[in-house]
Amino acid sequence: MVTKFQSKVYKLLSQIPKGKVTTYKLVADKLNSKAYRAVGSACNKNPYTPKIPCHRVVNSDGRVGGFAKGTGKKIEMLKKEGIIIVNGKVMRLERSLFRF
DNA sequence: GCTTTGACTCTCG
DNA sequence: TCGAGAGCCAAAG
Repeated sequence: MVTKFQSKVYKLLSQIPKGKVTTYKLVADKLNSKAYRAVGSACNKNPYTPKIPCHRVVNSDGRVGGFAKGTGKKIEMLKKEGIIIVNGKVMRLERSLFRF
């Protein structure tokens, strides 16, 4: 089931271009909410796997956070898109950060 | 319908 | 600088 909240999250995530990332905080803020955790949960469910780039969402401090298929996998994908990650953290986050 | 849980964030010691 | 604790919202049990 896809709730209204989740739909909003997915829509936002689908706007993220390749090579860019965003944070859970930004997404929640965009929805006028503080449900950072809910955003993460929504991504975890992610019914539109190929459609929604949930791997482009990281923590506010640049940490990769988690990933349903394993954090390592998430890092690999991001690196492939041009995002530099070291020690599980996104380098130059401000530069790679996508602002809605 | 209340309680638990989580891919989070912020503050304090 | 780093780790622990509290606070937050929404979804699932």
